[in-house]
Amino acid sequence: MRESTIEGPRWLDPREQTAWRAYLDMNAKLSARLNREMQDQSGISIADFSVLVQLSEHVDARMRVLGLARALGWEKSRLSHQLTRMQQRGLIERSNCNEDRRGAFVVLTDQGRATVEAAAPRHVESVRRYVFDSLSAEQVDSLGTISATVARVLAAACEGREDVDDGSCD
Amino acid sequence: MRESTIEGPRWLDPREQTAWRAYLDMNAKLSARLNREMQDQSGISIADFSVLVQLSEHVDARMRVLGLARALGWEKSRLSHQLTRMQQRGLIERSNCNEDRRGAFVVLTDQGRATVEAAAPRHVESVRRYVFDSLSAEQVDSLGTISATVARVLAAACEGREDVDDGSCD
DNA sequence: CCGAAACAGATGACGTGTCAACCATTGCTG
DNA sequence: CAGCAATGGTTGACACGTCATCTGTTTCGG
Repeated sequence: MRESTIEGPRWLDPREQTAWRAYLDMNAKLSARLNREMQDQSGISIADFSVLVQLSEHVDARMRVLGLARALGWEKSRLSHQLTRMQQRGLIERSNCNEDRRGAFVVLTDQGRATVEAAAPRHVESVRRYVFDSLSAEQVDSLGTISATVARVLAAACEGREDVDDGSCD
Repeated sequence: MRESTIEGPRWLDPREQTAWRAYLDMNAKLSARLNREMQDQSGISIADFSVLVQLSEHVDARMRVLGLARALGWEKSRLSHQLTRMQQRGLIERSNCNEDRRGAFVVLTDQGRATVEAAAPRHVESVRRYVFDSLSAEQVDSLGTISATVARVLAAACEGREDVDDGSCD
């Protein structure tokens, strides 16, 4: 995102400009690349993978929809659509909940488990290759600190609007 | 994206884990937030904004489609779809090119210019508020360096496959 | 000059993300 | 316990991204 030559109040200074552009650029390239490799190597998207990982970490590979949404930091509607697609591809199943009949469980299928177990090590390799292999230990820590700082600011920006049900304010 | 407890070769160490998760978290929150604010305040998406900024920076607010795609680092198909939607909303127009009759120009409309000029300062404010206001000068530089490093690795990873026409390998 | 390859760009299909509206069930309050 | 708000979850409409494919144009080797 070039910021144009239009003048506004409190424009970004040159170092900020540089950093911001580099960040946007890296981000676009990195997410595109990781998604493509996941698709090519394992036949699933990063979104699929995230859901499968959450489920596989749970006893019985069984979670309530809302718990899953919160764990992922996703909006419930987004998750619902995602689950529909994953169910069609045989990665998960839905089963209804007797304690609260509004609710539903999401269950990992055998195929889902096999898929995520095959995908995980390859994905780690990709992340390592594209990100961590070229960063120093200090840079890794720095990235973590910066990310956590910005994430905290964003979380704080959501205080005051408690009517949200999506994951943008956790 | 939790990386699960599945064992793979060369797993991420704890600091890398922490950094990676923080990065993913920040990223999800930040892009969601910036998109939402752009939409609420100016009625356009970040994608619209990026296109409008590129055009507004050019003499005559007039660019060839492929030049625009390269400037944005986008796949030409993605841009074509985007332009169709933007044309329907009156932000840009297409005009055909006499020098090369395969080609097409993209032209910024008056409405498009007004929109981007109103959106830009607000967007900068958002970026400043959520990102740069809470980072030290060293952190800003660090973010820039890290991003540039990773972006370079990703660009290098595309050498060797010259058959690409998208922006993932510029 | 002819024909094939390369190029500019558009299109259709499909997966993904967001918003708003919509059930059904639950639980609280009168 | 009647009624109504809150909760859990789904659905539909639409914007966005990617891939494969298509059309029309240019270019270049023979």
